[in-house]
Amino acid sequence: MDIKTLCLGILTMGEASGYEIKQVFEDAFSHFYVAGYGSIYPALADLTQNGHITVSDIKQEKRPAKKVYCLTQSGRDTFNAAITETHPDHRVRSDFLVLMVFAHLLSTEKINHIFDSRLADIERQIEEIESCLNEEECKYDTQAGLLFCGGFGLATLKAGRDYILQNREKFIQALQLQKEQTS
Amino acid sequence: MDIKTLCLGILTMGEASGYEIKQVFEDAFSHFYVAGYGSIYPALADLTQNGHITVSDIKQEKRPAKKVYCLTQSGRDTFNAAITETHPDHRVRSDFLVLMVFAHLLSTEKINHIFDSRLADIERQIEEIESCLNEEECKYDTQAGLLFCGGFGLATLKAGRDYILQNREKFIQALQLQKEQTS
DNA sequence: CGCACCATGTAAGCAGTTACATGATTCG
DNA sequence: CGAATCATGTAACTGCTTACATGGTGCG
Repeated sequence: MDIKTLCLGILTMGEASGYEIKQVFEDAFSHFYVAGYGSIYPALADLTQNGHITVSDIKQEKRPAKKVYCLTQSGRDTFNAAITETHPDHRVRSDFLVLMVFAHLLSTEKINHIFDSRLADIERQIEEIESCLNEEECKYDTQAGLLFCGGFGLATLKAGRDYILQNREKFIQALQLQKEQTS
Repeated sequence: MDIKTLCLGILTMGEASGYEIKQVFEDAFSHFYVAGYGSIYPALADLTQNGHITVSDIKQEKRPAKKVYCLTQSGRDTFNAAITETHPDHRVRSDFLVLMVFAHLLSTEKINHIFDSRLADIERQIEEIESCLNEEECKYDTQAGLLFCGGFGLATLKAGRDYILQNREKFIQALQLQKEQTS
């Protein structure tokens, strides 16, 4: 699913500016979809051109003006078609695991640093999700879908964290054994 | 980490053809890195041009000829530099979770179909990893790194599967409640 | 006044996908 | 002889990242 479709989806939850859409990616979607301004703004421009959304310039007090986007019927139809056709893929792309495959080429210090770094990232993501689920101001926290996704994220992140915690020492010892046998 | 670097990494485990490298991606790396011929062959051509690997045409009996690639010192150095500099990212990109966010726009049948489809994919991946870990012919199965990655994959995949199994009914009921409240 | 946050965009470039194109060999 | 597997590639395209560029507003 591409970012244009995702923008349509976010706009089904209510009108929003590009900046606000970015925040949804950063908060609610952060653990399963990444998007920056460089993809969002062009996507919104394109969707506007194609009549899937409309824009209105909104002047704000105490803040710079913003462009608020609103879904049209065409956009709603397009999004509904997209989600009924999309295969439920779930892809992982992990430099962390790549590094683990080639860990025998790294020093023990480096490996420990990688583990610590990964664990810190996981904890950050867990906190992100938990704060999003607890936040009262979060206008989406009553939506079953986001609760489900948050729970899924927590379950898999914690499983990964626990696996690392339970296996890192064993792994480092196995690597040292491997090195001794080679030499 | 890009595919060129990954190809260098795979070649540190021994010389191989493009076709064989693809098999490594499909077997050992399948749950954390995806690569097709369309990226592998150009990558190998590029690495050859830059002197990171060398090629030799090998004529085989009972099979078509192949091009076997072999790491040079320059390639080895480049790979070692790459893995000491790479941050251990672990990215998820999940159309499945996107569909769950917008599940209230889908029929119950469709949602059940999505769950079944995702569960089937997870089981397939679990079997893939388990067969790879048990396979006696697998020349990598003594490597601690691949064992660690296999275990990590199994732990997270099973956590995701169990979460789905434990929450799908509850989730579908919550969606129906949400629909009734809206109407 | 400087920093942080709000806010919007463009342009170059890269990495990877998809589709296309070809052909050898084996086995039933 | 057809299907499966082994084997290698190209070319067009897409989708996204990165870097750049700009400016308003609020607060300490």
